[in-house]
Order: sequence, then structure tokens, then C-alpha cells
Amino acid sequence: MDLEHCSYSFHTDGYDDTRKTGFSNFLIRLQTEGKATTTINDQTFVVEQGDIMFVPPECFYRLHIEDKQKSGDFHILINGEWFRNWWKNQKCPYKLSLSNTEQITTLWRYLSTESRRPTHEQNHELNDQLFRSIMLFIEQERHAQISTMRPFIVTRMMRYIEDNALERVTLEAVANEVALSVSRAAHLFKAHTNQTMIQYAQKIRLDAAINQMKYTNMTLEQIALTTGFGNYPYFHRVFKQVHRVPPGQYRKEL
DNA sequence: GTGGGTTACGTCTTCCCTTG
DNA sequence: CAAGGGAAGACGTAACCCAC
Repeated sequence: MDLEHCSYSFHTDGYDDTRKTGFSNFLIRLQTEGKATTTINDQTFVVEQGDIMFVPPECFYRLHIEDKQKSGDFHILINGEWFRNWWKNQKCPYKLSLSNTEQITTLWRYLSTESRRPTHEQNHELNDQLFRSIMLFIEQERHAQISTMRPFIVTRMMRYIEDNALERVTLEAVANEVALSVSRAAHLFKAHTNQTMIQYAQKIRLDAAINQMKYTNMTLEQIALTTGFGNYPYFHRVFKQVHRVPPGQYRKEL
């Protein structure tokens, strides 16, 4: 794999870059903050947080950031057979919207740090694996979006709940995350997942609780607290409703 | 310390109507 | 038709209690 360049850019007061004949490598750009406008060949896209752009080699490319508009992005210039095959197989559009960029951003940050080292100090195998992991996360997200035909906003709510289920999740926080009212967010979620947000969070919490019952010596009360149930009586009630036995008995039978 | 019950109060879900 | 908002019933939570 040929990783030409990997870094992070942040603009606060306008920017404009036009490449009439594009780059000699693929450019992959993840918007992490703010907003920008990108033109690839004759298509123009408004790019917001969580959007990822793929710019094939030798394509007209323009990046424009309005005056006083902040914009942060990670970008990679990449070539090599592995990525060319990935691109060919994925048939990705120029722009993809990701429902959760936390893991990808973390990997990209590692890759950016690693690739800043002098060439002879770099671990090329690690760089390759980090880059491939980023692409696999993107692939996974793309497949989820295609296979479920779920509105993107519902996927974002699901990711938010998954990220926060072990702490306190409120409907208001989920609705704020996608800029909808609580009633609208709850309605959309139920319509596309056939379960309420709280039911979805409970499944995640119960799975985490069972793992802790299996692999730790924590008391059931501690498990209830650390898996987002907030208190033992509630954990006990939900657990029994789902598994038909109290958590203590379930643990003994493991 | 753990398991389980009860109760009052707060929050969530869902329905239905309104608005743009 | 998508989105917001009010209202009522369902559900979640906290704070007790007791038994083992």
C-alpha cells in the first residue's frame, strides 16, 4: 500500500483550493468539524461533520470554505492495489455520510501520528493495518445503510444509544443529537426499528450485564450501576422479565 | 451483602391534532 | 406530508422496607 500523505487540517477563516487535473493518488477526506463545499468533476457537495469524500485520481477537485466558517478534516492520499480493489468492489459514491465517526477518527488520528514519523522510523505494517481498519469501518457502515434501507437519522439515533447506553440516556439527548423533537424522534425510531429507544438501550445493557456476570466478581448491584440500569431493583425487574429468572439465579447457573 | 417487595413520583411512549 | 406539541397512560426510578 502506498500511503502518500495523512494529516489533519483546520480552517477558521475561509479557504479555497482548486486542482483542475486533480491528484495523482486517491484523496479521502473526512469532515470532523464545521462545514465545507467540495466539487468533484461536475458534482458539488455540501460537506458536514461525519461526511467522507472519495476523490479518484486525475479528477477535477475544488475545496471551498466560506469566510469565518470553521472546518476541520482528516485527509489521506493513497494509492496501491489493495485500495484500488477496495474502491472497485465497493462502488462507493463520492460522498458518504457516516452515522458515527468516533472509531474512525481515533484510527485516523493514530495513522496521522504514525505517518508523521521519519520514514525509517515508521511501522509500515501498522500504517497499513490502521488504514485497512478505517476502510473496513466505512464498508461496514455502507453495508448497514444499504441492507436495512433505514433512514440515516435513525441509524444516528441507534449509534448514539449504543455509545451511551451504559450511562444515562434520555430521549431528549437522543432527539437533540439528530435535531428533532422528542415526539418525532421517538416516532421515527419505533417506525423503523419496531422497538422503543429504551427497549433498544435495555438490550445493550442486559448483554453488558450478562458479560459482567460471566467474567467479573462484581456484585449484582455494582453490575446494575455500571451497565446503565441506575439501580438494582430496576435491573432485577428488567432481567427477570426478559430471562424469566432473577439475575442471582441466572449467575449460579452459568 | 444480596435478593426481593412496595409505593410515590418523575419520565417516556404513543396517540392525535395542528402547523407550515 | 413531515414535523411539532399536548395529554393520558405506561413505564422507570428512588427510597424505603424485610428476609436470608
